[in-house]
Amino acid sequence: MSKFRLDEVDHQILDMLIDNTRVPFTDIAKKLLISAGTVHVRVKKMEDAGIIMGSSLTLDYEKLGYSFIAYVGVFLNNTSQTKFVLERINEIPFVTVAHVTTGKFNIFCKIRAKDTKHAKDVIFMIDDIDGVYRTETMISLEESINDKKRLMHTIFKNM
Amino acid sequence: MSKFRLDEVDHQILDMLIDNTRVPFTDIAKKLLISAGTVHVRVKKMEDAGIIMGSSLTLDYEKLGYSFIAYVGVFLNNTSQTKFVLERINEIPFVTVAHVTTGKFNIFCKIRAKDTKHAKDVIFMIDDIDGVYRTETMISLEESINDKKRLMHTIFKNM
DNA sequence: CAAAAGAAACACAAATTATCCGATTATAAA
DNA sequence: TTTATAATCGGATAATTTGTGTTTCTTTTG
Repeated sequence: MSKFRLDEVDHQILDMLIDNTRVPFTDIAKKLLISAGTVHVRVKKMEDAGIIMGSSLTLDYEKLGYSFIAYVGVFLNNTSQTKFVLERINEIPFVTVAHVTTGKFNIFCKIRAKDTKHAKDVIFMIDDIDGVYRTETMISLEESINDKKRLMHTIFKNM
Repeated sequence: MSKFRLDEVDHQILDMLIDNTRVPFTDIAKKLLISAGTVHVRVKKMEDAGIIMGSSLTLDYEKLGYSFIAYVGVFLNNTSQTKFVLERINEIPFVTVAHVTTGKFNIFCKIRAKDTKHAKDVIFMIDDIDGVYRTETMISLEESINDKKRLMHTIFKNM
């Protein structure tokens, strides 16, 4: 909404928190040579501005038994069914990401499953949704880059 | 590595922390009717086991000026170039995710850019990498499901 | 340019929270 | 049952966050 410009200090605070949300404000303060109170105020400001939307854990899904990742492109019979199909897709817990896209597919999603058999079940669930014409699956052999957050916002300054 | 079985309490702790990593252990303890010390040792145990890999902020990239998301499929001249190309791709800050995939593309990645012009620049950067034959872009019109973490691990129990 | 107003940072205090540890209870093995 | 092992508790202590008044810096305005 309102123009909210982050300065160098804000960026560095974000960097440290993106790396580990539980790093004490006192540590951030020490590193940036400011007071812990200032860190507190700035973080609060970024939260209020909606720039920091929340925080979450990074879990090892392999260890949790989910080592299978695939991307599934969805073709619809008709674009008007997009909303309905998305709602059904959202009910499938193993679909972790979904986009409405231009190009080849109407909807494009990412699934995370235990194994190929489980993935097949999930894909069939998507296929079975009313309005889905067919799907096309791409299996991930390796998740090489995961979620490059730090670089994303840092470079913001230059580019 | 070692068999590590999460029980109901672990799951509920994870649920609360996935939702907000800064929720006090004392709050978790109160809600689950256990002591704060127990929460502490259980979280530590999950960290040591590598199930909790870390924590990160969720930022509003729209507010930060990055409202453009696209998926880019990459065709290579030769599969043997995969590693090299991935390294080059990793150097582009706006590529936030990359997978080696089966099917149509050799590499599949997600980019986040400021606008179409900026996205074009990023895609051209990928195109210009040695060994990249051509790319195919899918533009996201809407990020409908973002990163459904809670459901993922909760359902683990049943399915 | 100087004065005044507004915003940001600081230092410190108070409140909250994490962490540690011995005692106790629960669970599993012999 | 007895013993060994692991988990939990509860409270003491250390660390951290959060609020407050004051000071410093910036910006605006006359």
